[in-house]
Formats: sequence, C-alpha cells, structure tokens
Amino acid sequence: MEKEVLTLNCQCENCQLRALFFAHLQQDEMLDICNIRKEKSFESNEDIVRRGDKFREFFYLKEGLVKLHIVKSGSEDQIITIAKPLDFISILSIFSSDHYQYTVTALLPSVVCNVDMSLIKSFATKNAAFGFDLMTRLSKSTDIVLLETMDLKRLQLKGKLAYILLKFANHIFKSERFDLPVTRKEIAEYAGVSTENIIRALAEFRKDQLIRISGKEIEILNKNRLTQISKFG
Amino acid sequence: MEKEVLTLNCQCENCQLRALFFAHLQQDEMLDICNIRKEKSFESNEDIVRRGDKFREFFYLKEGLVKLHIVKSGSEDQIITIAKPLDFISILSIFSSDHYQYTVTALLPSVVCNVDMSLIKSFATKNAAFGFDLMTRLSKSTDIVLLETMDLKRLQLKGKLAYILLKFANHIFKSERFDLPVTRKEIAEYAGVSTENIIRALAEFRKDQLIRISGKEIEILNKNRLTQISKFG
DNA sequence: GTCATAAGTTGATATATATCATATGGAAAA
DNA sequence: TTTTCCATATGATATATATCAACTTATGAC
Repeated sequence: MEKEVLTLNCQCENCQLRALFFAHLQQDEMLDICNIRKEKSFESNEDIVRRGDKFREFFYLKEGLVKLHIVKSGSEDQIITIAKPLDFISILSIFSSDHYQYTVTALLPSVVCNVDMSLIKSFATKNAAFGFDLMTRLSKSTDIVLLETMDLKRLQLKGKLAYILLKFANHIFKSERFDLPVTRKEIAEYAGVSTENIIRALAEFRKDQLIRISGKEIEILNKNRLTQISKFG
Repeated sequence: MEKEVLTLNCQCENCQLRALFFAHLQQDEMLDICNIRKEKSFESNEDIVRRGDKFREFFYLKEGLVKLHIVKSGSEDQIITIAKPLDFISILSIFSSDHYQYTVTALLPSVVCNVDMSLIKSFATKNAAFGFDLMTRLSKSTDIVLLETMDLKRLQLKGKLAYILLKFANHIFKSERFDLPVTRKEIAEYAGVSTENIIRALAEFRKDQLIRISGKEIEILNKNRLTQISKFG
C-alpha cells in the first residue's frame, strides 16, 4: 500500500530533486516527502513567491522558467537572475531568513514542487550528508549568480545585452533560435539600463547581422562576434 | 596535558568562530581543531587568497578588514564587497568549488585563523547541527552581499558613494569619524565608476557640508541627508 | 635626502546613456 | 466592435559619467 503511494506521488522521472537531493535520504524519509509533496502550476507572469512572504514550504522548480527580482515601490524592478530547473535558485536564501528576500515570478508556464519546510529543515539538521549536499548546491548557485551579476555590472550596454542573449542561447534554451520569454523592458531591468536603449541596441545588432529578430523570435547569426561583445563590450 | 594544549592554542576570547561555530562540536573535536589551527598575519595590501588557488584550508578572519575582489588581466579590478570579522565572507564559495573564485586581500593588518579543510568538511558531513549552522551563516552572508550588490547597481554615482561611506560609518567602524582603509581608486572599483568622479563627488559632499575630509580621515556631518542620497541618489 | 612612483586633484572634453516626445501595432477589456 | 493599454519603436535632446591631460602631493626605495 505504501509502495503504491510512492509510485503514485513520486513518479517524476525528470525530477532532479529526486535524483540529486534525495540520494541521501532513507526509504521511509522519501516516503514522507512523497506523501506530503504538492505540485503547483503557474502561468507566465504569476508570482510564485513574493518578497516578505513567510517561508512555509521548500519549493523546487520542476519545469518552466522564472525570474528572481527585487520589487520596490518608487523604483524600477531589478532582475537579479533568470533561472531554469536545476539552477536551484529556488533554494537561494532559504536558510538565511524566515522570509523571502526576493520575488520569484514565472516567465513561462512553470511547475513547482512543494514540500513542507520543517520537514526539509529536520532532514538537514539530522542527516549531515543531505545537509552537506544541499549546502554545496546552494553555494554553487549563489556563486554563479554573484559572478554573473559582477559580469553584468562591468559591461557596457551592448555587452550586457549580448551577455543576456547568449545566456538564453547557451544556457537556457541551448539553441541559436528561440522565443524571448521576456519583454524588452525586462531585459532592461536585468541589464540595469533603459528600455529604449535595449531596443536600439537590438536594432543595431540586427543591422550588423549579429542576430535576426521578428517580434519575440531571436536567432543568433554571429555567435563569435556576440561572444566577444559580451566579454569586452 | 591535553587540557593544557587546549588552553595554549584556543585562548582566543574574541574569536566568534569559537563562540558561534564550534558550539556544535564535541570536546575532542574542539581539541583536534585547537591542535592543528594556525594563525597567520597579513599586512595591508597582502593577498590572503588568490582566485584560482586550491582550497586547502578553511580560514576565518579573526581581526582586520579585507576586500573580496575579482582580478582580471585586461580589465579593472572589481571589488565585490568589503568585510570584517563576523561577516563570514571568508567562507563564501568554500563549498562550491575546489578553487577560490575570488581574491581576498587585506585592507588593514589582519589575522586569519586556518584549519585544515578536510577536517571541517568531515565535521560538516558527520555533524548535521554543525553543518546546518554553517549553511545558515553562509546563506546569510551571501544574501547580504547580493542585496548590497543590487543596491549599488541601482544607484547613481553619488548614491553609490554615500552608500559606501555609510557602510564604513555604520557597519564597519560604527563611528561617524574614521580613517578610510581604501584608496579613492578602490572606492571607484567598489562602486563601479571612475576614480576621478569619486574624487569629484567627495569634493562636492564636502562643499555641501555632508562630510569633512582630510586625506584618509572622514567625518560624517549630515548622516540624514547622506542616508537619503544612499537610498534615492 | 632625492628620486621615483603612486595617490589625489581639477578642468576640459568626449561619450554613453537616460529622458522626453511621439507614433504604431497588437492584445486584452469593455 | 471599440476602447484602452502596453510593448515596441525611433528621433531629439539632456544628463551622467568616462576619458584625457596636466598638475600637486604623498609615500616608499635607494
């Protein structure tokens, strides 16, 4: 009977959370998680968590794409990073506070897997190997975010834009051709520049045959040159 | 006899590492650490670790002040953050890689306490409470660094400068009057602007009676106004 | 001490980027 | 359908900031 529950609730063959995280848990602990886990779907533009919300559940992005951003009244949104499953941004700052420091919003239809926070915390405080693995992943993802942020800070406008376009092509979609999951305004909020200038730079990239654009559709035509701009531009 | 070793090697009444971290360790584990720990002193401007160095030792800043920065040939230095003891930046990224991602350099004469990395890792993988505490601290300090970085990114030049001056006054020295531990160039590398403009903005702050400067000595004269600039400027 | 090098300073100018204005197309709401 | 709103787009202009040049003042090496 319990076996059946496991089969029913944890039939998530694509779930990296299962494959990677839960390597350290016992059969019965896995079962606990499988029994209480909940899946929740979000449409594009829906907030998954908001800054200031109290942590109640540990959540893991199973499918989709999200932006991690800072929303402040009186000033423009700032996008910290864009993340897909396996990037583990979902656990960023989970152990630093009782409340979310950032807002996480779906950019594409997304599926999130929730587990009661106290259960995860109790595993982490009892099972050192699990905790260590979690810490390593947490550390890696924050490191990547921080390095990316410093890169973007250093570059000029065109460099920032090239960097972001290449992130979509190389990291997120793994394709030279993709539909932008963000508006021009969001690219601007990510780069930390004005929307108009992002639009102008996109037009210039097109003029210079670096990319092809039609609406949301982007194709990278000259990746070498774009890479160069993303490093030194 | 062993008691004596403990007394000799761990008589560090000001060591937060001892008071906070090692709350979770057994007497004999503490003793292990006390026996192998080494203290090392660094002068201002000396590198404590360099990007690319292999992790061999866990280190904790016991005394002094350091900058965490990215050194790249061909482009200017970027200062990620400035940290003092208790800020725990020393453990940033320790679990994300075998190699340091950043360079850490002393800004003031500093004392660092070293413990063999494998010992800490073995504690973290065996003692869950220790690991959890470590993870919480790690998470808190990276959160603070990331929020600070996003703040600095959002602000204009004078806002950035005000933010940095207030960090020295409020967080690092806890005094309205202090000696700058950095050059104008380093302030510029921290803010991500040119040295000349930092100098000009400092001169303007002086003209507007917000600060008093003579060489490295700074006094905050109008903290309210400066705080306002650091938020909206 | 004096020499050399780096830090600090200031002004003039160039450049990158923001802002403002205005227009168009499309998507959602009435 | 019409209306409204927002994303996209482009030009003109304003502003922030970088860069270049020249100079002074500290600081450490010999």
